[in-house]
Amino acid sequence: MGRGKIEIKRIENSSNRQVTFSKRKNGIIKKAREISVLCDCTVSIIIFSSSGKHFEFCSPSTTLPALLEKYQNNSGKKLWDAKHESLNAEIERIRKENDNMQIELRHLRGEDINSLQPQELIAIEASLETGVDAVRAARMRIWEELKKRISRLEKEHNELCFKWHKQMPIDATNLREMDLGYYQVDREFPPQIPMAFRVQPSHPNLQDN
Amino acid sequence: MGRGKIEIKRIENSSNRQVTFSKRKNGIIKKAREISVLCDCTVSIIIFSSSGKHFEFCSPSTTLPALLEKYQNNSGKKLWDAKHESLNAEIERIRKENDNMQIELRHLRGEDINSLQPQELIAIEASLETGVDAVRAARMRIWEELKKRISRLEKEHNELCFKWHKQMPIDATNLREMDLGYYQVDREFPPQIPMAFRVQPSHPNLQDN
DNA sequence: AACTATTTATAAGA
DNA sequence: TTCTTATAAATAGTT
Repeated sequence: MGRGKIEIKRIENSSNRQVTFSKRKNGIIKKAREISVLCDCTVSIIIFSSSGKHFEFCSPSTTLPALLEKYQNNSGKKLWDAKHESLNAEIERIRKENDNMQIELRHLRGEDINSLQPQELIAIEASLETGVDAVRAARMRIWEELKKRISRLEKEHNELCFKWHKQMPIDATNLREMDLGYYQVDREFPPQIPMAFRVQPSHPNLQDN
Repeated sequence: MGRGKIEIKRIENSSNRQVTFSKRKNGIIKKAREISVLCDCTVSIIIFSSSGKHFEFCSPSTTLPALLEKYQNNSGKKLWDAKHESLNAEIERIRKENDNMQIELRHLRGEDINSLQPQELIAIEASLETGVDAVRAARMRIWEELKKRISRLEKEHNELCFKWHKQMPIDATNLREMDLGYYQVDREFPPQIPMAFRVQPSHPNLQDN
């Protein structure tokens, strides 16, 4: 329709194509609006121009998601279920991982172990012992570090006392009695920590040698 | 266009409406096909008739899911992400749970503990000790059970030997030498298990008393 | 489902 | 892009 008949094939002239696109797009959307009113039906149109711009029409009686949902149910075709399924699979996978870790954690806490085979118990015990060793070693390192700090501070303190007050240096034993006041100098290791180390039972290798 | 001009409002006559729907639907789809060829663009149309039947057109250069995906990305509108968001949130939640357990497991294995505070190390050590105690107790129970089985079978064996072969009963010490052959009678505790118990070092409370 | 009088869409030009 | 206009195409009402 127009001044001349045209063949239905790609319009090679770019600006002609652009003009025709604009006109016909408007025409289609007008038709869509008309049919939806005249015939009480629901229409959705999405158009992407060759330059990537999108245009759409959707009957005012619905929304695109609702219409697509209905389409999917009605046609049995999958619009986005593929994605949906991959997400579900991912959830499934992580949940399984989760459950396994949950079980492992329980076992390491000594829970739910009555149905285990001796081999499994042995493996768990070995893992626990490795863990205990590592944790004790870590605590030992912290303790040693703390001792070094204390002795360094003792030394500094004594030097200061001697220089400024012409007093005799106090010895380490006396210094340790000053616990609270002393540790307030350096809050990185709050007062309760050294106490906890001392009262912890059944760790002979943590006793101050 | 036609014999008379019509007003764009719902056609009340049902069969007229039906006919008009059919004609105009074909018209729109023809136009869609034409514009997609002429202008090298992508078009998707979904129409639901008032009776609920669906009709569709999609440019042959694409598929409906692909086009919708592109539309969603391009427009920023959500077609089905609402559904996906809840799944994504679930994944996020489980992953977090997962990470926490992963960290806890590492700590219980003595890994990644160098940055922990002494209080945390103490808590981990306590948990490990509880675990070790429980696992050892469980192994002890199994071992006791095994001993009971052995002595019951010893007794039965001796009785049978005495009854059927008029031989003297063999004693428990000899029986234990028969390890492999003996344990094959009952596969619940395969042969290597009692051996493992015996060679396991540094567990004095598991020695056979 | 055809027909056809008319309306509508639109190609080309400005 | 928009307007114009000749003409092609769509379609309302009819058969």
